[in-house]
Amino acid sequence: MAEELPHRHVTLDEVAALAGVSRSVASRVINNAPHVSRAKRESVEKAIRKLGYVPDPKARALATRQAGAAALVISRDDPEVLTDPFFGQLIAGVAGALEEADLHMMLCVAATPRGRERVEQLVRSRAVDGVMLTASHEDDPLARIAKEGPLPVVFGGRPVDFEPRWYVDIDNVGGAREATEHLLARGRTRVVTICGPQDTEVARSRYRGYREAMTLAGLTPRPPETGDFSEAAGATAMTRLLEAHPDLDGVVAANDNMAAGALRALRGAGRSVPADVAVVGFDDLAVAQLTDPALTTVHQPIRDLGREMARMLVGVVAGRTAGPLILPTHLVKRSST
Amino acid sequence: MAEELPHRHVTLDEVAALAGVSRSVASRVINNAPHVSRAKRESVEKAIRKLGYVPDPKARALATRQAGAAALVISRDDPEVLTDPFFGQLIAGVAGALEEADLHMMLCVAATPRGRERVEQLVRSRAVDGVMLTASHEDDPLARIAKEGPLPVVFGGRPVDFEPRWYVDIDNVGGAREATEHLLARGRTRVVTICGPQDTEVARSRYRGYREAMTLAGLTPRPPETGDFSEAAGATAMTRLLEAHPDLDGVVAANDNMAAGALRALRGAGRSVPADVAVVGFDDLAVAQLTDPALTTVHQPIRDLGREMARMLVGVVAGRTAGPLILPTHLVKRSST
DNA sequence: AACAGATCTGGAAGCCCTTCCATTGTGGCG
DNA sequence: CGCCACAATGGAAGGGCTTCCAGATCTGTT
Repeated sequence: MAEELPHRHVTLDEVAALAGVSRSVASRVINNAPHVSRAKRESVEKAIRKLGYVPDPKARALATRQAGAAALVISRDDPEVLTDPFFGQLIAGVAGALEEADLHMMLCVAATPRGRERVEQLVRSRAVDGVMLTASHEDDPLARIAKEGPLPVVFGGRPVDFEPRWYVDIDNVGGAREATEHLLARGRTRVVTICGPQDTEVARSRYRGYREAMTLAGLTPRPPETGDFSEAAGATAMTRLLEAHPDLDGVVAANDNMAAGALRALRGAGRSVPADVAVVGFDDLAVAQLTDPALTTVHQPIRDLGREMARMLVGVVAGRTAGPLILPTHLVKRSST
Repeated sequence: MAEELPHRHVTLDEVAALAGVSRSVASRVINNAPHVSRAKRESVEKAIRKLGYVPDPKARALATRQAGAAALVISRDDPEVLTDPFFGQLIAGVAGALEEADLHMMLCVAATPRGRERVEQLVRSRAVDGVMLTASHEDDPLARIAKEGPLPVVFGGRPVDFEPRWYVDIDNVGGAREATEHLLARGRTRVVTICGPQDTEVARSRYRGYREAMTLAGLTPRPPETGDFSEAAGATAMTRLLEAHPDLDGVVAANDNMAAGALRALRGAGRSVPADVAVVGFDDLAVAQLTDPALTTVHQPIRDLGREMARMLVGVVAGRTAGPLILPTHLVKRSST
């Protein structure tokens, strides 16, 4: 009953021969196609089991002109980027959804020129049916693929300079707005913000959310400090903000790392959190639970992001139509506010 | 000069036709094979550039019987596993080394029965040239692949119950020994340990390292407490150890998470770290720098692990011989000791 | 100038599938 | 009882590439 010859590669012809049918019939059986009599179907199935046959996806791909795989492209300049737990979760989401669709996942890290070239080759060689692309910078050379090629490309996160046909994003504006409104609801009125790099859409959107909430509440948004999303940058920015606005009583940080830096700077300046100053972060990564006090932050559904990217891609590949998708965030209240 | 028809798929035949040669010659050119005159070689190269030709890896794979890809299989029961930053780094290492060898990477998350089945299919279908497998449990169904199939399988971390032909591992014994010796060198003599689950080789090896160091110093290893590598388990284990050995002055934790939990429990018990009790962790993940006090811990070169796994696999695929490889760890001294 | 030996060259046979199409077999219905 | 529609079947033509092999071309000798 079990497979017998795991070594020699078994072909469909052998299955057909053993089952006493033609290769066409055998093929129809493994593809669950109609026009096969019950008897032959069972006979073929038996032969498949007996020989431990597994179809060769390469040959199948060649014949059907469908690769049976999708690529997840992580395009960053920094090869260390994968250390960010963000990607682990993203990958998990993508993996799950691709599994549902029975597609394989090619993971491409485009951190070097060589890597980028390889991705381009991969895509142009039709080795995958579609691409999920996380491209941060606006001038990412791989973004070109989305315009040029006929291949469906789903973006993870809206690029800063253009609106791709298909993308999934987190509601950064809404999240930041909610975070800010949370501070205001707590009675804080002198709320400042620490932004991310303004050449990323993420940072811009979060800043926009802060501004919207402030304006809506009839308050004047204060000029932001900008950091590169690192803990150190958060501390530096916080220090500067304290100089510029000694009376501040709330901080909206564009991510948890910078929020953690801000906490450190505040402690250094003798301000107590949340009594003197309330701090809210963004991302809800592990770090948010490890700070002291634990960080109130905007949770973003990263895994869902991956899942929806993959699902959207699967849909587009299948010819279904789809538009951009924005996933909701929610505020996680901890001790820093 | 640049590609012109990115849409229609260009085949080698078209290249050959444009260059005025046979397909054989064109093939030799793209494979850098001998027996092609200088003139024709250039002519073909020009045609390739003009048409923007990219060979189809599927067809090539079919003809050469080489997939041009390797699979990284992450086999865990928990779909959340990828959240662990460990895997991000591992993936980064693998990606880099595969890039060097010009192999593509298929990432398989085998967390569900369905996922496992798909991995098995993938492997048996010869869609990849080799597999890198991170299998924790001894009875992992995918470990069978390594024995049965003809496909090279490189393990990441030695499985607990058998010695695979090819694997790369961290020197867990040595690392734990060094950690323990570090405590001893600091004058601690009543050193206890918090182990990981004993059905993992990692946990066993680290415990062995502790025992070796203790014995070597003429001390009697104390009976360990066991946890599941989580922060909470670390705290629980620490509490129990404090009851059993109120006089303890040093703790070797099997990982950083449990060490963090231990710190929390110690603080709760009114012991100060490192004055009363010195604590050392293992892994050197981000959490180690965020605890208070920052954790002295054993750094493991995860990225190197990934890189060496991929390199070993590439070597084996190329027919080179290779044996197990154990990567050295080193102690990172911070404030907890 | 002729010939061995090497270097090129292109035809054709695969690699393993899917799918179109023509052929044969079957049942229902007038 | 004969005819039509439709299901079932297998042959053959791909899909895009590599590679073997036989024949063509060229090199350098004597």
